Amino acid sequence: MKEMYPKNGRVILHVDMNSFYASVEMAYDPSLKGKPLAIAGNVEERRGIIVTCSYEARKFGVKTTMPLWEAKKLCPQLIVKPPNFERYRNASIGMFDILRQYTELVEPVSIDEGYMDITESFELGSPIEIAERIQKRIHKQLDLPCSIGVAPNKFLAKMASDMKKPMGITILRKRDIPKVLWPLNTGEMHGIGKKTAEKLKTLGIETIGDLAKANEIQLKTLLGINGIRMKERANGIDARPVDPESVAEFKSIGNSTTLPRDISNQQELFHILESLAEKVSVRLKRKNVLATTLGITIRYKDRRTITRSRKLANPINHKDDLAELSKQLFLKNWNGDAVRLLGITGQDLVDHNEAYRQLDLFSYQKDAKKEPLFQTLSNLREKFGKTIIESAGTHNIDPNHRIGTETSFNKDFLRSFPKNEEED
DNA sequence: TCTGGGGTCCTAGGACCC
DNA sequence: TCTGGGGTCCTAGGACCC
Repeated sequence: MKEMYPKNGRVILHVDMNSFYASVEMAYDPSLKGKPLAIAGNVEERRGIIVTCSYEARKFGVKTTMPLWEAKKLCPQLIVKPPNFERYRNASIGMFDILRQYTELVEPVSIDEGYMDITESFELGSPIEIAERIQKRIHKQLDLPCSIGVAPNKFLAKMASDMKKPMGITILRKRDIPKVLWPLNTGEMHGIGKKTAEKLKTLGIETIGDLAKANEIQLKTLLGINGIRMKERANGIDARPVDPESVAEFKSIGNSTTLPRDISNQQELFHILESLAEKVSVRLKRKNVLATTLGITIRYKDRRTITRSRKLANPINHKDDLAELSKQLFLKNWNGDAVRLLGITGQDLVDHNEAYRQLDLFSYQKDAKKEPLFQTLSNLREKFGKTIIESAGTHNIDPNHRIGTETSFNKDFLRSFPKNEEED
């Protein structure tokens, strides 16, 4: 079995849970099995869409991202449930626990899929035997179906797991590529969406086979570095390692919400920003990180969407700071039109300890440490004189606003702080 | 009755510095 | 007089994925 893979080649599995949310609900309540079931957000409201649906529902044409009302028109007997994320997280943990019994090299990609590198796990059996055992165990222990792709790299494993659903196991060898992969349209490729597929058509590239043979200079001009990458993938080349750590390194944490109706009242919008700030704050603190850049998203009634962000001199994760700065950013960029969606995102995340070390660069921190963590600008005026208050005025900051380790101001503001003599 | 919410990565232009 | 070129940081937007 082993010799079907080239010497020194890798053996990668991609495990993909089938219609995960719906399957978890069925495992939880077996009476739902065999019925058209959909999980939809905002079940009570007009903007609900299908997040996942069972295979029985798919037979009626129900699809992910379809508006709920449309799905019900196609399938009047559709059973609709709101998502229960705690349930899905638990099932996910169970699933990854099983995967890790076969190798430490497990890389979760999302709540319901992951890669495994089983190159060194040959003593457990052939790759197909391992895949079969994993599939059976997930089915037996969690009552959940999955599809598994077996291939020499991540890209091919991902494409393979997509080929037989539900409960499929697909092996995709390098030598199978011309026969299996090349006849498919480029849009079927992981990494190529509608827009890129359209662009590729302008070069006469319709299939993955066309892409595999395409002119690199043309691809680079059309798609940048991604064009080259896609051509490599089309030829079955993908050196990305399976990285178990990648899931721990969050780059951003954000919350957004589509409003129950379009709103143009500033106070109401501020309220929503406050509750989003609270949610983001909780999640940042749970991960023990602070945001160095704050971003907001505004979607207007006509779905036009803008994002605005600001680099902060001082990382934050306190809800009041997130709310305050979001409101400032919002006011500066809102055109007054009715708003459909608001979002707040913390970006450029830094570890709590790292953030504290950076703060030491600023001399006023010495005072902040000796005394209660938070001070007000008014307190600081007593220490530093009126410069700070003038700066606060310039930057539109309430003199009673708390400052300390969790407040940030822009660089100009910080420069206006008088330095302690001992600092120089 | 239109179209959620959570992310990642890439590009491109302007500011700024040397 | 009349204007280089490289590098980095910051910001906004777009494409894609689950």
